[in-house]
Amino acid sequence: MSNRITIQKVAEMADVSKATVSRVLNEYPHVRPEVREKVQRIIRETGYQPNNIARMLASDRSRIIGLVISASAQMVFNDPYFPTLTEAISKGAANNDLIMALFVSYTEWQERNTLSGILSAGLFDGLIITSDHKESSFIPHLKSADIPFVFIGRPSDADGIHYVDTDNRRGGYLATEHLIQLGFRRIATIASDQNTAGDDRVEGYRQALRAHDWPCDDNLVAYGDYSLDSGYRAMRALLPAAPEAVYVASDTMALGAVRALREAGLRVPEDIAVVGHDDLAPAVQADPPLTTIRQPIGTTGETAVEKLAQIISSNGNLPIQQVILPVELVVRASCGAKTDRN
Amino acid sequence: MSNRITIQKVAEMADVSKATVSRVLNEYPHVRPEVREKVQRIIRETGYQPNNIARMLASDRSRIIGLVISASAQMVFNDPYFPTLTEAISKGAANNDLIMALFVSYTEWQERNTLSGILSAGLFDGLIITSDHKESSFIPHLKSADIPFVFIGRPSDADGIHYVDTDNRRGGYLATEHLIQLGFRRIATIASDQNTAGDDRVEGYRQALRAHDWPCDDNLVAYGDYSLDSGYRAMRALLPAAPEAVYVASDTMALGAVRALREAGLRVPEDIAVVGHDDLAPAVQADPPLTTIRQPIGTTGETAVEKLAQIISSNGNLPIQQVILPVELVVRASCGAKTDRN
DNA sequence: TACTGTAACGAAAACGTTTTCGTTTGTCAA
DNA sequence: TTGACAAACGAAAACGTTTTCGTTACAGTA
Repeated sequence: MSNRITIQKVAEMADVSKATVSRVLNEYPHVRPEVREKVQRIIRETGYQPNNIARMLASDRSRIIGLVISASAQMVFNDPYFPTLTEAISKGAANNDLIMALFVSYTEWQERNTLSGILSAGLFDGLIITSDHKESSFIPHLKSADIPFVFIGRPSDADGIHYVDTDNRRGGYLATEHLIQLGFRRIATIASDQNTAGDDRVEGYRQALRAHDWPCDDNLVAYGDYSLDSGYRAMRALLPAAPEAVYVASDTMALGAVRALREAGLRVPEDIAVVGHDDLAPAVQADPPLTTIRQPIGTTGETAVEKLAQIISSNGNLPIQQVILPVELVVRASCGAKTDRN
Repeated sequence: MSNRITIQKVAEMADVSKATVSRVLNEYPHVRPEVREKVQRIIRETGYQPNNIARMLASDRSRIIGLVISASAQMVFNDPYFPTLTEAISKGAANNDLIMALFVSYTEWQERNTLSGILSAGLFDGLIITSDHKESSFIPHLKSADIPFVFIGRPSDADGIHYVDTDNRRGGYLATEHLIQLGFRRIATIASDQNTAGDDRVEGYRQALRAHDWPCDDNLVAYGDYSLDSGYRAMRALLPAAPEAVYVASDTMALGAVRALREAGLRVPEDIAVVGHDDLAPAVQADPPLTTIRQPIGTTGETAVEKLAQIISSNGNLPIQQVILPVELVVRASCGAKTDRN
């Protein structure tokens, strides 16, 4: 490492000062074209690479962002949602010339520790926070740390907070309305009250029912935690209510629900229709392929990175960014839309 | 940022020099207990947090490692393998007090660019490299960059390279031998020649056949690229050869194979037995649940981090570490072991 | 007593940039 | 010709640590 070439040597070789080399490096003005080219030539010839850490120290910018994922599930990455999102954010970071560091935590205690570690490190230019639960008690913590951050998914108290979310309420509405249009009456839902996404989806479900002046039967609402097992259990709990159709607030839970139905001797969609939410790979590959609400996970991640990049470069005086991305209904076999039922 | 407290201020307040504060911070000896405690008290009271970047510059250590994932698939994270691995490495990094930065690339061109970007950044203490293809033309590149790195999965030319792998050959052997013991004769395989893992697995398959003095019928070998679709296509290509059983070198491909079989009107395991490889979540959730070879992905990731940490702290004079982790056969329904066939 | 060795510090260098603040040079208008 | 102004640089400060090196004080030994 010691024989690594520094800006000082480049400066000497080019017969200029370090400041000038720095100006060339950062494409600043006030450098004569000839000098600029000469410096660039020396840089090329010597293969000089600026020391990033020294740069960070001097400029007080690291170009590193942190992605904080916290979920209650044992294995966060079992559900393809977070991996897909992570991949998109990684891609977005690369596009914005940022480096992405990943932090995964499982318990609330761990989450708190991770976060305070990140904050005290003082290493990151900004954070992207994804949480599968509403409890975001560390938001004041974040704010006082004076570090730019954007949430993915609306936190329960979103006042003055940058976030990128998808239109979950409309998703729930579209799914339910679609089932209504197919002629089903007893429409159940498997929801989740873990995060605002879950709240919004079930709210959309209720909204659709209300639009038709139908009552919301509490016996037709069950809750899960986004895991396959919880979907399975919730569906079993719903069976006594004899629903004709069910809107499940996540594909993974929907797969669990389908299994429960099959075990109960019910065919999908002949005996009961199922609509999921997310449109992840397993939804397409499922048997039957899942009718579902597609949310643009990739766009969500990329948008979050771009917003964060803007916030960072604007030195924090950017108006609060709250983006809600559209969702769409994807009709496949599990709702029976293409069977004789309609 | 400007009113942030520095080591200088702490030193003044404690009536010592910066050097002494640094010694306390890093738990070095040669500091009197009273002085040590006084400094620690001031640190507590002021809430002083050392500036990490300044630390990195002075100590030439960043405690940041890079995880480089490159795969040919469009969406690397569609297959749960990489997410699971990523999660484990992230956890391992946290345990070793390291920060993990994630880089995902899809094309070979992108991979090359990403890597040279990483190397020239000079920011990372070490790298963990995962590649789903054999072509590791950048190994010399890595070596000349003089940065510690460990591969996950044995590269095709592994001489003098640290890596952590699972016992793929034994996996192929165990799966095939199990099918043989169940009484099957025409045993096919869906392999992959994309990486050494694929080579090893099919080699294990051949080894099992040879152990029984059976010939290796080329008509019973098809190749895929680890994607579900490729498994589907490979299975269709195998159908004319009328296999009684098939060992598929990845669970994801196995799910594709099962679909192809079902479409052809064949029942699993009654008409044809299937054994997969990986033991990822979808294998358990599949219908029928997949008999498969379990490879310890979590341990793989954690071991890789630990090895890397050792290499870093040993300043590179650690003997070459080449770890091969054991695999095991997990018997479920898809091989028919629990049916009337045995 | 004189010498040796080590614990316990402080001063200053080192890490490699960016940024600030001069100074010089040249151009243009008054 | 003079003054104002900007372009084009260089010198040095600044960023906040770690590390090296030197000095002092004191214990132990001959």
